[in-house]
Amino acid sequence: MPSRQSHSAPSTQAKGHQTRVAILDAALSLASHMGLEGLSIGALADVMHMSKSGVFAHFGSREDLQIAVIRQYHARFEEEVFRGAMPSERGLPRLKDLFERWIRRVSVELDSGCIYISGAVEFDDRPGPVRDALAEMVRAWHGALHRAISIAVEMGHLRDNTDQSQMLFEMHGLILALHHDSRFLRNPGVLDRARAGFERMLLHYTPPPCAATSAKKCPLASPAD
Amino acid sequence: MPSRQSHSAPSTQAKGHQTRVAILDAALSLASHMGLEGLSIGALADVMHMSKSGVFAHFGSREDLQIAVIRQYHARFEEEVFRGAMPSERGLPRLKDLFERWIRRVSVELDSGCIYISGAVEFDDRPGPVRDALAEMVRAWHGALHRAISIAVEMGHLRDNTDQSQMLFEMHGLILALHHDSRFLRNPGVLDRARAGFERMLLHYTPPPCAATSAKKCPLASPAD
DNA sequence: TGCAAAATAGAACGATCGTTCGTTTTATTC
DNA sequence: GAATAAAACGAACGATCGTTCTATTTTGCA
Repeated sequence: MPSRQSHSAPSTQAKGHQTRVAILDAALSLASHMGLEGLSIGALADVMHMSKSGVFAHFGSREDLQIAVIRQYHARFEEEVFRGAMPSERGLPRLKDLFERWIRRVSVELDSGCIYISGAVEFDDRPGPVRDALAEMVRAWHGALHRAISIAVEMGHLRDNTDQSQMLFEMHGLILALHHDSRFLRNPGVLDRARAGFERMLLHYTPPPCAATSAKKCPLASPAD
Repeated sequence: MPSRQSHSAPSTQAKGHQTRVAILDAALSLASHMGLEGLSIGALADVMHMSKSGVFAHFGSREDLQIAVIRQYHARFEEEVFRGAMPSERGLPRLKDLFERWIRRVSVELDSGCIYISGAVEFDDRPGPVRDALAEMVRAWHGALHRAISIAVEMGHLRDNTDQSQMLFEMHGLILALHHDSRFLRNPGVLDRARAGFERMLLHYTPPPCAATSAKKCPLASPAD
C-alpha cells in the first residue's frame, strides 16, 4: 500500500494522526461494549467531543472504521497475549502462558469484551470486507497457537500422537465458554473452570512422566513473527 | 384496549393468532441470520407481505417481539433436543443423545444459527427484559443438562467424584467452538471435532470398566486410544 | 345477512443512521 | 507574518428505524 489516501498513511509529521489514534482508542472501547455493528459514528463523535463529520473524515467509511478497529484490537491482542508470552520457555511453559494470558484477555476482569468473539457472531452470516478482516485476524491467532502447540510436541512436552488441531479446538472452546459464562451469565469463579479444563486437557495430551524419553529435539523455526 | 393480554393469549378461535405464529416463524428465521438486534419489523413485514403496522400490531413493541422470538426458539429447542432425547435410556445414553442433538442444532447443517449463542453475545452488555428472558432460557437448558449429568452420576455411568458443573462448562465449550468454527470460519469436519472432544471428556469422567471400586483419587487411566 | 370486533393497511412522526458538501478553523511551511 | 495545506465543523440529505394514528378491510358470530 504505497499511498492510497490520507486514511491509511501515518504521515509522520501529521497532527491529525494522533487524533486518529485517539478516535480509534475510543472506538475500540465502544465496540467492545456495543459490538462492531453497534459502533456508531455519532456516539463516537460524542465521546470524542467532536463533530460527526470530523470523526468521519479520518476514515473513508464506516466499514473502514470497523476494519481499523479490528486491526487495532489485533495489535493489542498480539502485544498483550502473544508477545507477552514470548519470554516464556519454548514448549509447554509458553503454551501455558499463552492460555493464561488469553483467559485474562477474555474474562470480565477487563472492562472490554473480545471483539474476535463478538465479531464472529455478528458477521458469521454477513459476507464482506469486515468479515474478511476479522477472519484473517482470528486465523492468524489460531495459527500462532497451532505453532506453539507444535513446538510443545516437538520438544516432547506433549504426546507425539497429539491431534494438534483438536487440541486447539478444545482450547478455543474453553475460552468461548469462559467468555459466555463470564460476560453473559456473570457466573463467578468461571476463570478457574477454564483453567481446570485446560489442566484436564494437559493430563490427556502430556506423556506419562516416567516415560520422558524423547528429550529436546532440534528446534524448528521460531514461532515469533 | 380492555384486555391487555391480547398479545399473549392464544384465544382459541382467533384467526389472527395463526398469522402471529407465521410471523413468529419468519421472525425466528430472520433473527437466526441477522441476530436479535438485526431483526427489524420492516424486513419482517417484507417477508410476510404485510404492512409494518400490521406486523407490529401483533406485538406490543419490538422488545416484546424479540422476547417472543426467544420463547419460540426455546420451544423448538426444547422439543428437538430435550424432548427428543427423553426416549433414550436414563444416564449416559441420554446424556450422549442430548449432546448429539445439541451439536446438530448448532452446526451449519441447519440453515439457522443458535439464538442462545448469538443473543448471549449481543446482550452481554445490555441489561433489560430481552437479556433477562434470554438468560432465563439458557439457564433452564443448562439446568436440564445438569440434571442429565446428575442422573448419569447416580446410575454409576459417570464417576462419583465428577465435578458436574465443570463437565457442563466443558460441554458448553465444545458447542461454542463448534458454532464458531462452523458458522464463522466455515471449517469443515468440525462436527467430528466436537464429538471427539466429548468422547475424550467421557474417557475422563467415566469410571474404568474393570475396577470400579477404586476409592482413591483416580489416576486417569488410559488416556491414549 | 347484518354487525361488531378484530385484523390489516397506509401515512406520517421523530429519531438516528452514514454520508456529502461547503465553510471555517487550525496547523505547517516558506 | 503570509501563504498553503490539513483538519474540524455545521448543516443538510436520504434512508431506515420503531411507533402512533386513523381508515379500511376482513373475520366471526347472531
